[in-house]
Amino acid sequence: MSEVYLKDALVTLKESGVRITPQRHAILEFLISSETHPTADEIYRALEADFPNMSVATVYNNLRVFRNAGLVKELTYGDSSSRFDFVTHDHYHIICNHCGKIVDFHHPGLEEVEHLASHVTGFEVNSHRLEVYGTCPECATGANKAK
Amino acid sequence: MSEVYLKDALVTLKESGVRITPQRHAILEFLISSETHPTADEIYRALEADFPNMSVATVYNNLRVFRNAGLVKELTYGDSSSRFDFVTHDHYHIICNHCGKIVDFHHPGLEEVEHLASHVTGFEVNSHRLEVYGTCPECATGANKAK
DNA sequence: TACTTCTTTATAATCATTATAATTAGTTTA
DNA sequence: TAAACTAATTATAATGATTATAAAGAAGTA
Repeated sequence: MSEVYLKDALVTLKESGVRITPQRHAILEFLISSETHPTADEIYRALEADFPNMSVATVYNNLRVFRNAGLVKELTYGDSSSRFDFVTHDHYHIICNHCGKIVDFHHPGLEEVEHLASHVTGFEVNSHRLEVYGTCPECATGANKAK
Repeated sequence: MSEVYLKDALVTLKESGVRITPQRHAILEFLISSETHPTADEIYRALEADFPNMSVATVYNNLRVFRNAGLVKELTYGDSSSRFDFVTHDHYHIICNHCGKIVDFHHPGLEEVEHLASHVTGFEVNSHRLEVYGTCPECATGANKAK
């Protein structure tokens, strides 16, 4: 399952003339297998056992390469650092206000909203971003403390 | 019209025990009258004629005060600095990928999406965020250069 | 008026991200 | 396979937004 994603991603990269380095392979693999929408620093620390000499700049550089190739989405919230999400099929995120957990949920794309926005504003629309906020079940039952 | 917003905002602040200083008054007034969803630095520079001694920290501090009071929303995108939006009635934003312009558009709230998300994930939902991206008419006709 | 508390100011610190320059390593082609 | 070309990595410094700190100032109150 996730091996298919990885293989496809590598093909996509190769087709756009991007070299497959061990670091890129590892970052992609980590992103795909990760359920946690990691920050650049989390990726860096997760891989430092395998790549003791890897630079943080490499992580940032490659996340940008992946983003430009459409493989990865950057998620920015009010807090300090961006999170990165491997793009698979259309899904949205729901985020816990207390513990920050991000969970995927599936929902059909909001084309009608895009159409209305385009009609009202005269923009040519090409994408949108939607996130839902709330309290996750664990925080709701008091298992975690509030932030 | 906008005076009503300002007056209401001042009442809200006073009720939550926040002192109305000249700086706070000016920042709020600027936010309400502004059509541009300014950054903290833009607010700072816009007011430095009237408040030559005001510190950037004051702008940040008060934006946080306003945010905590529910008067202001912080908008974070991939780029460097947050933008701040005075909260009026429900509206969403459409953002130009080329020149960064942010335009409001009205659309009924996406309660059904919130319900679905809540049902699927078990979260208690309390809000969401939606933005549409595209190219504004000016950029589409080539009046501006691409980023 | 004096007191208490909140706010502002000025400045330094923090921290994520990006730029730079030198070195290293993929990839291509002979 | 090896040389050559070019892109990628590394280490480090720089940038820039935001936050923390401490001292000075102002608002509200007794």
